[in-house]
Amino acid sequence: MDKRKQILDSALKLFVEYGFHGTPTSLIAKEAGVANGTLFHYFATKDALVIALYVDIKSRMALYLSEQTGTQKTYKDTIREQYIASVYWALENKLEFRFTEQFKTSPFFAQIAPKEIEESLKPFYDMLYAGISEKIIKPQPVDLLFTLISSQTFGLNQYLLSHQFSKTKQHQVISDTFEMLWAMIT
Amino acid sequence: MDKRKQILDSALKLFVEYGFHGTPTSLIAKEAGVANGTLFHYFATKDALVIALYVDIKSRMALYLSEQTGTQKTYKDTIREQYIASVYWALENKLEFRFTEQFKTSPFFAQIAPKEIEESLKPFYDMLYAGISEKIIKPQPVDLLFTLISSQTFGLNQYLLSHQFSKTKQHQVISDTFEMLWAMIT
DNA sequence: AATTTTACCGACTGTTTAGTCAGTCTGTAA
DNA sequence: TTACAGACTGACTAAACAGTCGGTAAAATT
Repeated sequence: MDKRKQILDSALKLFVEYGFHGTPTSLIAKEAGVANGTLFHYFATKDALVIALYVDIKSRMALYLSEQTGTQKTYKDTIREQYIASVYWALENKLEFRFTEQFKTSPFFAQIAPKEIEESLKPFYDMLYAGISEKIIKPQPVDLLFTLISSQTFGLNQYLLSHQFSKTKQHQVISDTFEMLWAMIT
Repeated sequence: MDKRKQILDSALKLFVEYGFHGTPTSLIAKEAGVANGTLFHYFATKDALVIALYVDIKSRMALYLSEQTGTQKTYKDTIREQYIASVYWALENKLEFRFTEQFKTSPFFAQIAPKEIEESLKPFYDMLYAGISEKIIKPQPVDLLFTLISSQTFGLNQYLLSHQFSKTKQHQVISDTFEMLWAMIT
């Protein structure tokens, strides 16, 4: 019954299927079961809708990650937990993953304030700093380390999404690749 | 004077700046210094232009990589050479890199025959197979290994493109990350 | 030299699209 | 019971767009 949400849901589905500009606002409204004007009641422009959708997805992802993250015994366990959580998020939210993938490489991404991005990355960076000072992690710039780690999870997500594995096999791949990642950064 | 090429060049530049659908064909023609109709003389539809551009870039990249690749002494040297060549290609062809990045995550990509993709990957896969049988590379599925390697170069490209490093520093980062990659896959 | 094919032009069009607007309906609070 | 606000509608419009077409001129083929 929440029309705003229905609009976002339909937009997500259609954007992934047809791309941002391949999807007319009229189709989004129709699919969401609302009038054309309603869409513009909630979102000033189509661009604003695209950006709102990205922000919404990012915050839901952040929530998921914070929920999944307990306090682990060792440093390695903490990193592993983060790694696994972010991979599972993508597996459980395929459309959302595909959308962010598309969004990040699009010109829209330039409209997201770099400050906000930095902000959301800080906890991660801090964790890496800690690992470096404890001489667990290789002494490389944290933003480089972060790029390498996130591009690895990114690639793994693409791999898992394009194959159909059993839960067991899937988990196997995830832990194998984590060990490989660990070998890379330590 | 080659109008087809001029159209492709302008399309590349504009697509990266405004996105596929954010760029009208009229603007591409104008920027290329040709008439509107000429664009449709060379490319039946706008979609055909997008795809032709992707194919063109891919073949130029393949050419570059084959030119850069000599026969190296050791297996590790061969892999390193490939790694370095593909990173430099992106650095020397930023627009092209950005475009393929955008293309691959777009719904257009579905129109590229999977058979052709497989074809172009085969030499790489064979090289990895060889590494596994010689017990140099970890015994993991080659498509997984390939995904991990290419997502790493991908991430590194993004990193290098978003920082301005001196040639020396740049090379430093590239060889450091190669060693990290090597640690991951062996 | 005659004929056909190809490269190229740019004005034009039918359609699609983002966004508007005048107004209805529902809840709520004075 | 009236007054107001905000959600919601869908017909509408102005602009933008992909693609067409009738035509010219040069190149290639006969």
